[in-house]
Amino acid sequence: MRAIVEAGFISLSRNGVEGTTTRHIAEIAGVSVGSLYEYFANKEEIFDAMHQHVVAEVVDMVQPRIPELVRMEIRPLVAELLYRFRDLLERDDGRYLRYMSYAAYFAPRNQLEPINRMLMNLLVQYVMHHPDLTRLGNLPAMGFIMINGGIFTVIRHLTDPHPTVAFDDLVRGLGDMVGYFVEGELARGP
Amino acid sequence: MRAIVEAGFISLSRNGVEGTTTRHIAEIAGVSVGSLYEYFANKEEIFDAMHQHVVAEVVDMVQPRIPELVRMEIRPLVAELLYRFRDLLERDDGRYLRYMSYAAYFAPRNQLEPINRMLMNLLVQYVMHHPDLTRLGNLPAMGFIMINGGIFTVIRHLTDPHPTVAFDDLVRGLGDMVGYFVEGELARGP
DNA sequence: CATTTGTTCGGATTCAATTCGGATATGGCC
DNA sequence: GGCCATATCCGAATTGAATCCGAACAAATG
Repeated sequence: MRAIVEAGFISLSRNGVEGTTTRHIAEIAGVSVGSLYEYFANKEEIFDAMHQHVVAEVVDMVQPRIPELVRMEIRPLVAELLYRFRDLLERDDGRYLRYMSYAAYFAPRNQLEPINRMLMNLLVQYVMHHPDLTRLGNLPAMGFIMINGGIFTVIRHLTDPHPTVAFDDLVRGLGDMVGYFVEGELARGP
Repeated sequence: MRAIVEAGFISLSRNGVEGTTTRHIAEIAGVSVGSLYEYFANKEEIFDAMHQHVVAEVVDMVQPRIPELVRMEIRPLVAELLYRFRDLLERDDGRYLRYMSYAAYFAPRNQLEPINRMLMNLLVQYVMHHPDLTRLGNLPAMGFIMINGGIFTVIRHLTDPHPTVAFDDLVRGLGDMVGYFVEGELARGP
C-alpha cells in the first residue's frame, strides 16, 4: 500500500500522466494489477493518496517550525520558506514536483486547502508577533496573493526547462515584493 | 473544425477533463466521431487547438492596446489588465476559465509562452516610457513573478467556489504589491 | 482436519480512442 | 444535364487501458 503510492510517484515521474497505467504502477510496486484494487477503489484514489502524501509533507515541513519562523524578519522568512519548499519538491529526482505540476488535473477541487490554511495561520501568528503589522489592511487578500502567487510562481519556475531567471533572484524578488509592500503600507498609514 | 474546438470547450465545461470523450465532442459539434480525425490527429490536438485559441484571445486583447497601456499609472494598469483578463475568462459561462484551470498544468511544454512574451514586452515598453523606472534592478525576475503570480492568482481565485476575498480586493492588492515594490526600489536607489 | 478470513492473482468485461473502407456531397468541366 | 475528382463525412471494427470477479492460496481458528 505504501509501495503502491510510492510506485505512483515513480511512474508519474517516468511516464507522465497519460503514460501512467495501472499495469505500470502494479509492476513497479511488485504486485499484480488486481491487488491495487484491494486498497484503492480506482486509479483516481491512488492519485488522491499521493496528493494527501505531498500535502502532508509540506504541512509537516512548516507547521512545527511556526514558533521560530514567526520571529524572523520578513525577507529571510520568505526566503526560508521558498528554499525549503524547493528542496522538498526536488527531493527524489523531483518526484513531488512532477506530481505538483499535474496536481490540478487530479484534484479539481481545491485540495491544497490544508497548505493554505497552514500558511494563513502562519501569517496571522506572524502579524501577532509584530504588533506594528496589525495596521496592515486586508490581510486575507494579501495572504491569498502571497500564498498562491508564491506557490505557483515557484512551481512554474522549477518546471521551466529553460528558466530565464535564477531561483535566487526569484526568491529575492518575492521577498522584496512582500517586504516593500509591508513597508509601503506602514509608511502610508497615520 | 471551428465547431469542434467550440465543442471541446463546451464539453470540458460540462464534463471536466476525464468526462470529455471524443463521442461527446463529436456529438456537441454535430459531427461523427470519425470526422474529428479528419481535422485532428488525436484528441490531444483538439486540446492543443483550444489552447492556441485561448492564448490568441488573450494576446489579441492586450497586444493592440500596448501603446495606450504604456501611458497609464501602475496601479490602474494592473487593475485594467486584471479586469480584462477576468472578463475574458468568464465569457460564455467561464468556458475559457474551465480550460485554463486545467491547461496551466497539463500543458507539458510551456505553451503559455506567447502570453508571457507579450506581457514581458509590455513591461519593457512600460519601463521605456517611464525613464525613472530604468533604475529598477532585475526586470526579468520581477516580470516573471508579476506575470506568473498574477495569472495564477486570478485563475485560482476565479475557480474558488467559495472565495474568501473579493475580486476587487485582489486587484487592489496586486496593484499595491507592484506599486509599493516599484516605489520601494526607487526610494532605496541613489 | 474443516472452516473461516484475508490476500493475491490473472483472465473477462467494459468503455474510450483511433482506424478504415465505403458513402455522400461539392464543384469544375464537357 | 451528365461525369469525374476531390473533399468531407460516417459508424462499425480494432485496440488497449481500467476495472471487476471468482478461483487459488495461505494463515489463523475451532
